[in-house]
Amino acid sequence: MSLRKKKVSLKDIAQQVGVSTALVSYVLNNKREDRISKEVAKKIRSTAKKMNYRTNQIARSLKTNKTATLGLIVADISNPFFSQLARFIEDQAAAANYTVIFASSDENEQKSQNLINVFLDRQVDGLIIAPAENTKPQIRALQRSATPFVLVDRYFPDLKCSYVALDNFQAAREAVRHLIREGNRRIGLITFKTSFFHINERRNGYLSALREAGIPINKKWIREINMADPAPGIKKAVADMLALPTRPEALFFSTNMLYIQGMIYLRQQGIKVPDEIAIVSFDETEASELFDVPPTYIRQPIREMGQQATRILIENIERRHTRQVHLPGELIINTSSIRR
Amino acid sequence: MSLRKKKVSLKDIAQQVGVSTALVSYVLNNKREDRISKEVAKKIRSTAKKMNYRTNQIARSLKTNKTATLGLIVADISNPFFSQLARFIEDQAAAANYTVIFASSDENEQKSQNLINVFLDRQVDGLIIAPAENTKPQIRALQRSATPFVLVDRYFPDLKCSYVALDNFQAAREAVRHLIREGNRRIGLITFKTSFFHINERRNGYLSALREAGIPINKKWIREINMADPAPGIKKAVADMLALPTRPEALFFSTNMLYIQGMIYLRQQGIKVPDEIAIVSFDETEASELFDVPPTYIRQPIREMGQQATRILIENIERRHTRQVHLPGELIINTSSIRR
DNA sequence: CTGAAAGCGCTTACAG
DNA sequence: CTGAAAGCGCTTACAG
Repeated sequence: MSLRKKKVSLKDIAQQVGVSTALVSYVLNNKREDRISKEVAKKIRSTAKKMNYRTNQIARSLKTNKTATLGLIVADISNPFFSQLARFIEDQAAAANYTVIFASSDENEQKSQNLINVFLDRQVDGLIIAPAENTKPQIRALQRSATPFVLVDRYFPDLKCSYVALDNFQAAREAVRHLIREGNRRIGLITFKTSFFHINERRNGYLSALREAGIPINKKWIREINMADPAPGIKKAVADMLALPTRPEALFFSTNMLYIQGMIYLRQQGIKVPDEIAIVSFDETEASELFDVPPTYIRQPIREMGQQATRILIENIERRHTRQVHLPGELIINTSSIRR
Repeated sequence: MSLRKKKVSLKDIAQQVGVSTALVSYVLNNKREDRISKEVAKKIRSTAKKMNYRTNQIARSLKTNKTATLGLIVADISNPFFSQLARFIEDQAAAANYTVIFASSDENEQKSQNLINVFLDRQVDGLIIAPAENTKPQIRALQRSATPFVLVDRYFPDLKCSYVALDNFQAAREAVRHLIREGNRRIGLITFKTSFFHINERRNGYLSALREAGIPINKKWIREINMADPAPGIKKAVADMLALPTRPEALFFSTNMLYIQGMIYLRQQGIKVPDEIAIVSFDETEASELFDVPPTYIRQPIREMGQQATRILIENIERRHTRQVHLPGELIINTSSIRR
């Protein structure tokens, strides 16, 4: 039966040593070092250690108005993209003595607003947010608050705030250009039906690559999946395209999730990739070296994204300014898009 | 240029309405409801809303000595096992109005101690820890502190504290029994060289399954990989076993990481799984339906682990008691272990 | 029904 | 070199 010990406070040390709490505070925070007698300082330090003193950050925060805490809101922390991002943010934050609180919005507007409120109530020094769909008003409201923030992964192009995001247009265009270079002209797109700017930029990149190659756009080769319940939609989209009289020779999936579901269906149907249909996808999948057909995909610079977002946020906390960063994607070429 | 607005406090509302801060506090916290005039309460609520009041949790925490915050320390939040665990913990915590702080120990003793200190300084109400190797003294010290905690995934069998963990012995024995039922008698084990109890329980399960089937233990079929730099060790271990005059017909990998690295090597060498060698592994891998050879593996009940750990911790915060939970693993049978 | 007052554990401008 | 004192924004036992 462990008994709850009362924690020792500055006052306890002050009493023990016979000085004021002020002096103890100064010594333990290494302030006014030159103006405090060595002996007293030494005595304070040693009894603090002996009494196992640990400063109460809550009390300090109340006084200093700083919590050394960053709030991170993503769609879902268990999504590998976001958990990797979280790790880089954690490390970068820790290097500057910040701790990270996290929460998942599940792409839900209501939940997102709620999480922002909870984090503001906790007086986080700043927020890193991968904003959910339709949360522009929430972000706009944040701009009017005192709390610095930076968006990651997604942003709203008409909102003048800090963000770090992939250049999705460029990345998608690169992916489709690659398919064209490999001799494909009938190229399908499977994407989400969404108002997300970053997703629609991927479609724009696709369209741009086709246009510059003089390939006419075929609406039947573009399918937009409902985000609410994607699995059946993906299956149907792929099936429909395969059933077309002139079916695509290649397919570009605009997200990793669409790609995985699509590939599972293609495999079930016994369609040979890349021989019958070439594939390019988005984002890395764990252990894809072990895939039947290792994928060609756009790799996002997650490390840079996390590090820069954190660095910019911490700069923001010290002095306000906005910074907008577009990071390039990298096309990783693999079996799924190369016919021999 | 957004200007930092001063946040509105209870005092501001009190002044505005012309009552004491005490009364405002009571109304906003729905206390003494019966003993406060309806009109005043209404007035307070409406001006609080009008002034956009949000309670400062830091100030409240200082007074109440509760932060409604749980600290989560895992080896690496970007590891899918831990990020999924984190998600279930987050949801369970949120349901009880707790927020989660997280950090990664990188299996590093020093870092682990540091994180525990940081979280205690922040006055977390409780801790959920997947303890790193050799951190038993740290956990023992925690027991003597005032802060409740529960271990997850790993634990120290001689420490009487709360934990939620897989029954690793049973799970591993099940895996190896399956290989034996499939007709394998020469079964190798690739595991880590470690003092981790949970990992060594997996070895014990392996040994037990062999013993009960009357299969003699062959030390050459058991390889322990150095955790510090596993990749080359795994490669060599697999290569060595394959080169043996009587080589194993089946291989049990005691962790997912060992399995992935091992499989990559087997694939490079053109070894056919399961025909030349059957494989069973630990933990789910993302999108393993797309693997050349979908794996047979032990699935851990991550959801239950996260939920129970959180529930037990929150119970602990309210009234002390220890609870120790062993969860069963489930064998998911797939191509990698079934020869036709 | 309502309020004055103390206090949580710190930090820091000010005075000596 | 050192300390008394105010105050951060809340909560709550107590008094009326």
